[in-house]
Amino acid sequence: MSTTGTRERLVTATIELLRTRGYSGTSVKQISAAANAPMGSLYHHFPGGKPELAAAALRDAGVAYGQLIPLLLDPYADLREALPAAFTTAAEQIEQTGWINMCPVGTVAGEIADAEPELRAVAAEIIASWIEDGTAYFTGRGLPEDTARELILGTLTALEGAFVLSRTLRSTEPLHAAGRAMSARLSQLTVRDR
Amino acid sequence: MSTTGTRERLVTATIELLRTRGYSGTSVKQISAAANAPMGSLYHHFPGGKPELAAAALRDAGVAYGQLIPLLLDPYADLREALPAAFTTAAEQIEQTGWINMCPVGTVAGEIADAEPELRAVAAEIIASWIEDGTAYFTGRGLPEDTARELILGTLTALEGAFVLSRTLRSTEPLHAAGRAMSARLSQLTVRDR
DNA sequence: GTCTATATGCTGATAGAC
DNA sequence: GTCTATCAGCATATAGAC
Repeated sequence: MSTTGTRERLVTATIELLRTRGYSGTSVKQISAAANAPMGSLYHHFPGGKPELAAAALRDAGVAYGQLIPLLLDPYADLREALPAAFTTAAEQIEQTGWINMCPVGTVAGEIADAEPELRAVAAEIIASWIEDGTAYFTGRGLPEDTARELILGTLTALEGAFVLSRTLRSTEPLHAAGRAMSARLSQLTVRDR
Repeated sequence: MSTTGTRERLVTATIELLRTRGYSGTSVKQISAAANAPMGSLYHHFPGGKPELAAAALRDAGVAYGQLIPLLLDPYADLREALPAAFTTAAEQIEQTGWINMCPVGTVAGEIADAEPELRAVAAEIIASWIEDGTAYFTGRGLPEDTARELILGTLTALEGAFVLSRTLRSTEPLHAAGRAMSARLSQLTVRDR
């Protein structure tokens, strides 16, 4: 019975706009229009205005995005197979959606790192939780703790970088190359562990 | 005897502002103030306004940044040593400069990929030239063409992604992990070639 | 080429009726 | 909780004297 609430629509619309236009490139009017919510409602639900709304949107998107990691990797018994497959899925996704980023966190983080300290801190929290959860996931799949952390760091780094390059070049080549690189990294790490 | 021209000062100031505030986050007034040039001069030198000036700034910064690759890697006879050393240098740089990105291209590219088609095309040109020049460089250092291209793609991807993560987290850890990952990739690629 | 003054529209945010 | 009307300030861009 859950009719979509105004607050929820505002957050969803903000996520969408942040993914495509970034933080400075998105106006509160655009958000209120996209969410079909008047200005007054926006400032009722988010008295802190644009920064507070953007923080809520980043947190929501960050949680959803973090859950993708186990979702994409679970189907494969061998991680060496799972990693490049995940990058391939990401490449198909971004091409099919017209080269729009799946997640606003990387886009916004790069843009506001020096200009909006509070939002930067929110993005840092989100990324730190990805690292923590990813380390736990890889540990659960049999890797030692420090190997697991090294691997999730490399994977997140390669993924964010490849999104920027693929989006800009309008080519899946960087995402595929990143997937192969992380597969190589994993092989080397696991050989060492034996 | 070259006194700094107005046009040059405008481009330099724009590079600096794009690195820290991004494209949408930078106003032409900020630029004209930082360059000590009045509005009229800005529109005299760049009749196309903000987009034209930003394109010129990205191109200039892109060329300078591309020249860093040979500069950082030449000192090392072994590429396996050179790659992680270059990432370490980047990590020291970004920490010492207060976590400011060295290059505006990645930051701006992520932010405007969907909103500013002309600028996106400029960023794509720059990245494509990095890939081309990087491939030529690695080929010159003895790698086969496709190995060289795979390596520069992975390196640029890891570098851009690691900058975003390190800048946001205020930690050099992602840059160091990325350097180790690319070193592993190179080892695997060169072993295969033998 | 340089500079000031200004036009026009959009920004984030608020007041107050409903 | 919702919505309209409106604010003051800043955005990009231009006109025209020097």
